[in-house]
Amino acid sequence: MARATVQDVAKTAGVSVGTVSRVLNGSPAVSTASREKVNEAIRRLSYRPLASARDLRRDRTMRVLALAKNLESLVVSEVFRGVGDAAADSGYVSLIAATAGDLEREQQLVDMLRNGSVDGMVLFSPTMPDEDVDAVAGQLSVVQVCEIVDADAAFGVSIDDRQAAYDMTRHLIDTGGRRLAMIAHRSARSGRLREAGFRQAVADAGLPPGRVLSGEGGFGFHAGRRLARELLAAGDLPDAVFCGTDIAAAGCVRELTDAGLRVPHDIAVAGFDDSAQAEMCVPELTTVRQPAYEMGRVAFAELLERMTVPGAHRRGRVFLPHELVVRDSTKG
Amino acid sequence: MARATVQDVAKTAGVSVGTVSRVLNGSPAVSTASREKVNEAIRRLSYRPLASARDLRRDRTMRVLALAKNLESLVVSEVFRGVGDAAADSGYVSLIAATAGDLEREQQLVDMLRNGSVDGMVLFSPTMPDEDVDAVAGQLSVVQVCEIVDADAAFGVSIDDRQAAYDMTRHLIDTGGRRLAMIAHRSARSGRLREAGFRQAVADAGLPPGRVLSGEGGFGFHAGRRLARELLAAGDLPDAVFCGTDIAAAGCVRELTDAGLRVPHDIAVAGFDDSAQAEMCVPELTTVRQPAYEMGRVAFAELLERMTVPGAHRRGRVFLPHELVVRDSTKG
DNA sequence: CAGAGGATTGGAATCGATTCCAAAGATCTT
DNA sequence: AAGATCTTTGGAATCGATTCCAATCCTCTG
Repeated sequence: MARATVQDVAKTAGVSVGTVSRVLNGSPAVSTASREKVNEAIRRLSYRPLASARDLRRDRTMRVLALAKNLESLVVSEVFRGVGDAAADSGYVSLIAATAGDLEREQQLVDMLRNGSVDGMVLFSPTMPDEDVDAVAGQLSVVQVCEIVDADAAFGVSIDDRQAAYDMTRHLIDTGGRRLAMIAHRSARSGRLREAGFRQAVADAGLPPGRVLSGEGGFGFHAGRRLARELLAAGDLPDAVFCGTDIAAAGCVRELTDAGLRVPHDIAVAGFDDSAQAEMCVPELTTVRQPAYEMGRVAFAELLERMTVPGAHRRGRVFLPHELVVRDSTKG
Repeated sequence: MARATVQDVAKTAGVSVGTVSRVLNGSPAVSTASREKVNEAIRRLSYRPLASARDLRRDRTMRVLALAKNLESLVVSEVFRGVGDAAADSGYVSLIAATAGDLEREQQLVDMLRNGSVDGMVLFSPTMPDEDVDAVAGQLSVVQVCEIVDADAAFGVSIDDRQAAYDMTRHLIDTGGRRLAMIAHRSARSGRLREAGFRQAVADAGLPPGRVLSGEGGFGFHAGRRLARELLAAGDLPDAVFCGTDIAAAGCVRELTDAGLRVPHDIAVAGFDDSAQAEMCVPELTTVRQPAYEMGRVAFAELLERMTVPGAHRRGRVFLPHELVVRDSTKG
């Protein structure tokens, strides 16, 4: 029993293929009688229009692809949930793919946009060089989110990482921090921006520039621990540490606690992202919340515009507001 | 500048469309001269074969879809990483979609299999009723993973959750546990199996049946805390608690610790899944590791067989070996 | 050097759904 | 009741890549 086609449905229903197609697409130019016959035939044959044939004729797929290196982070999955919901509201399906930081895999997925497998793409953390992002975004419907490349043609949605880090550093200073340090992730764009915000805030407060430790290759719990250990080993302990992510902050807190220090009494620690881990840490982490879900929704809205109004390629970026979440790891 | 077609390439290269297509598909029946002319034309026009046209003609897409409720869990993302890698090895692209437990969304995504948007599907935790899974799996290329529905036609890859829970419970008993309790998640299939394994192990050891608390609606950190609080409130404290997931175990440990109990000295706690949180917890969690990546690879291998050998619809399920990871939250 | 056999090529048919155009049918007007 | 208008319908053309068949071009063999 091969797949039924529009021809089969037409024959079964005793009408022409044109009429079947009109029923499928909700055209009003069909009599009630025909519509019912067609629907009955569709049911009997359990017919589904073949996607590739439809896409070919219509020249669009109603699918978008969201790309990230990996998916286990709460920010990524919330952003993509936002994209997915917004897409669904507009009749699109949003698919997700993880590149694992593999350039070749990423190229292959971007090719899905070039070859019309999907109509648009949301780019979370591209591995390819900036100029490639620019080239792709110049021709195709692409919107960046969170980890945004500086590209002329590209458009992106994110928080102001620099300002958010500035604000958090300011909070550390306002609550008594004088010797600040940062555990940064320079390998990520957002990490570099957060570092810049940290440095600026320290400088603006007239404090001596704090030590900045950067995790090379990985920035997880263990990196946080290792860098905290370095901090301890270096002596001249800071009284506040700003970590580029909550996971690293959790590692940092753990290492400091194991060394007998009390957080925040002896040393304050702040994270970033308001991950699930922020609440699971002891003490619970002060952190910066990104409106991840909303960012996803906004990203899709922009993407939709690019997909449907091909001329309207807005450039630049949109910043959504971040929020300081003060918990127990810093002095309230 | 509209998209170039195979016709344009043929014209530019001064050959026929047949030859262009042969070059595109690596057919040996092309002279070196023609091949070079075609490749040159492809480069000049930056031509990409349109996916929908190709898919229509070939009657397959070389794409598979992996479905789960949500993606932030390490198990899901590792499974899907395995699927993705195995797919790439066979020239397939694997896409991911999250249903958020929304039945309508899930139906829409399953429709992508029915309408030929993808060639196969990996189902992690279906929301639809078992008989629907059965119906879909009976006709289409579907493989289940981890959260496996009992369906005649369906095929699935998982660990033996029941046995794994049995083994972990046995470990709790072997290390001195006599009054056992479980924090379970009955809303998930795997949760029910783990509960059954727990009960069996307790019974086999001749111990009194332990108290089992089940989290309704959500089974995260907070649910773990709440259920641990219930345990405390009930008095007659157990000396070992088996939690259905690491996240719940982390919540449980936190609540017990806050109540002044020492883990594992006063009460042992075990988790399940070997999530990232298992190592971040204080004390680090004893847990069960699932070979998630490998499960993804095996799932794709099975899927490939279903996609390419349509007759060979293997039923039943494959169990992959689990592993007890003993850390500090139980008495070594 | 004729002819067999192989290598290469061109081009039409095909996949299945949509859409446009012309025609047929229905309804209304006067 | 004829003509005008509106509704509904059938069917061919179309989207772009692949593939099969027949035709052409080589290269050897004897």
